[in-house]
Amino acid sequence: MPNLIDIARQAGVAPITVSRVINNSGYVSQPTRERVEAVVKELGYVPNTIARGLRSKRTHTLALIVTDITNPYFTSMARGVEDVAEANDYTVIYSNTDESETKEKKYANMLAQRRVDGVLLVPSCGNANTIKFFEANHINVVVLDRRISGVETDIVYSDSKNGAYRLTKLLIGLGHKRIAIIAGSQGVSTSEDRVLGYQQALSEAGLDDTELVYYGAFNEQSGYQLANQAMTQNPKLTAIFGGNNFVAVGAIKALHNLGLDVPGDVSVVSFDDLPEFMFMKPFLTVARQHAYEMGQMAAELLLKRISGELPQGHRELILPIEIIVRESVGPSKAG
Amino acid sequence: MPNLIDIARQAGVAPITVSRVINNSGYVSQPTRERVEAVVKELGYVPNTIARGLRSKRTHTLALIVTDITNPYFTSMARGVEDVAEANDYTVIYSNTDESETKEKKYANMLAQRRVDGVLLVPSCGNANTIKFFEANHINVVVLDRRISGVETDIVYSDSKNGAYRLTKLLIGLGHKRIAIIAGSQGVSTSEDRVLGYQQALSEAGLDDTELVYYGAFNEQSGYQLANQAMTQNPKLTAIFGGNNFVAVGAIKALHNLGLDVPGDVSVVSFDDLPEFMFMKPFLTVARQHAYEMGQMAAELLLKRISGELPQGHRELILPIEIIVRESVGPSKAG
DNA sequence: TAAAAATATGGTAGCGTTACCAGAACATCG
DNA sequence: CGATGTTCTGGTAACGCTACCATATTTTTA
Repeated sequence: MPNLIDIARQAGVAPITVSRVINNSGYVSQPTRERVEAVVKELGYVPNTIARGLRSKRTHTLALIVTDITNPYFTSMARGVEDVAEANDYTVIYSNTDESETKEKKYANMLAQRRVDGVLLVPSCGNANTIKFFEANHINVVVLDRRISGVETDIVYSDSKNGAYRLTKLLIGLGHKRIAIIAGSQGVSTSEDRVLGYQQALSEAGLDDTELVYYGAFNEQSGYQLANQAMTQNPKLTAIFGGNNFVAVGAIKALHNLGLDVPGDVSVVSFDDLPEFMFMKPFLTVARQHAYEMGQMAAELLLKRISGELPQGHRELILPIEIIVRESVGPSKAG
Repeated sequence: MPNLIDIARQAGVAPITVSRVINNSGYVSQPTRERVEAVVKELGYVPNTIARGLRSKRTHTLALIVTDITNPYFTSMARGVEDVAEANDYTVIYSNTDESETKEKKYANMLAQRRVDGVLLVPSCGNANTIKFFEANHINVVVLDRRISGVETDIVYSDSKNGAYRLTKLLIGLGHKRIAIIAGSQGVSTSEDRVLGYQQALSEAGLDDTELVYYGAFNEQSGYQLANQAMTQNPKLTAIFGGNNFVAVGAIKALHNLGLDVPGDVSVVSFDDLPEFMFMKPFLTVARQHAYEMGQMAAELLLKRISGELPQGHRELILPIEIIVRESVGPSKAG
């Protein structure tokens, strides 16, 4: 892999001149520029961002820390980030904290080591340690999705309280009087804001005494468990407010499991949409590929390749396919 | 931000000794190690990966190039990659090509500039240019999901042909005789393999003459259009084989639009599962946050912050919530 | 026509780290 | 006891690039 100096030598100019050409900075005459560009092409020169970053103290890299990229909500957010970054010649590093403060800390440290130019953070917890850490290292942070106490930062989030208020009002307007909310974990602003909005709506309708708040976590399992608990403790419930999409899904599963119809017996509302394509009546019969394992295996293979512990030849791993039969297939009517 | 030399000076040792301590390499006596570690902690030293990478020629960075991280299939794959990478102290950069060769080329170049240690590539097209480019720059590549012709590489993929064969057989076993396959684009191995498996099953059942192959793209729109086309051209169709999850979703929507029931009138099978939580009978009523725009705005804000074109104070952007009413809410039975 | 400004090019050093080599202190062994 | 190995520490240079400063040439301006 040739470097800038090779190009300079070949083109008969000083290294700095090559630098000017590839960066489009400073003054370079047309003939010189063309000569340099020709050599760049001829030798297949690829500028070294590492060296550039070391000298210029700019890595042109952003980091996005979310709790779980698997949630379509965050996937969508990630695309938004990436499209902007790409358009500005920035690269994005994604990190998943799985709502764990330990993981968040670990990633924060790693990102600081990489000297990322900035971090987009969906905090995994209520405290400001991570943000303070970045600030101490002069790394810009924009907080996303959730408010945080104890620091002032750039922040972008939705008006959860108002949304929850309106969702709850909608239920009340339909005649529901016993409404439970299954929120995420306590201490997370989105969770608490949604509860606040819910409470405000109930209060305005004079339903303060029927308040039913369940704190848990923003995942399906929590939605399932707490919906079960809610229905057991309050058989007269007619509506459930899921704290986010996964919670609602879990709740609905619990309701179905209890033999209850949605919305026949219990209405359900939720925060965070699921992509449109996810809403389909039939359960598809599919051939399932093991995507996760495929990723794992490929990464392991690659790492071994990098470390040189693999022999010359090439590996070809073929994974089995799993067929899952669901309701989308039945006997042919055409016989 | 202190550097290694600051630590060395403060601890009264040579820089290389500090390096040994933080990398756990070579010989360092216990007392020296402790002294250095104390100073590291005291000054809040964060090693500089950039400098390390320049000198050691290892960036500890992998790249994953997929066509669209928005597809749950790739999201899942990405988690697989990341979990392995993280466990090995590697960082992952994700890139979306949107099935565009141009974008793939652009990303490839960018990743080479960053001197990533290796690339996991889901090829956007059939040719081997990108792979050859990486190889020319001595960057390890593992191809994922799709085969490619013209080069030898490490590769991990599923047995699409066999999967398609079995899916098709399953339909045939249920009495279906007129089965259409809506594949992805021609020239992509997964697309063609699935057609091959489909054809083999038909052939073995003596149904060669009823072969109905539609090539398109691996997205919902294509599934929708081609399902329409297929039903129009062959009203007697009793089953559709979707080339991937999105195609199947599009097809089902087309069928519903034509007033056809799944599986009552037409059975549908598909490659690539959708996450379990996506299959739910009721359509949720939700409060929708604008995740994409939130990501965009946050990234723009961050970039401005980095470039210093923003005044001192902090920005707080609050996005509106959109309420989407669907069938999961109805009047309360409890009245 | 002289002075100022714009254009074009280069030299030197340094970003923060580790590779490579060297040497000293100490332990082990025949 | 000298030889050999192990443990510990350091000096020097280099990775590939750009910041900073300097200089030379050409063009513009008063």
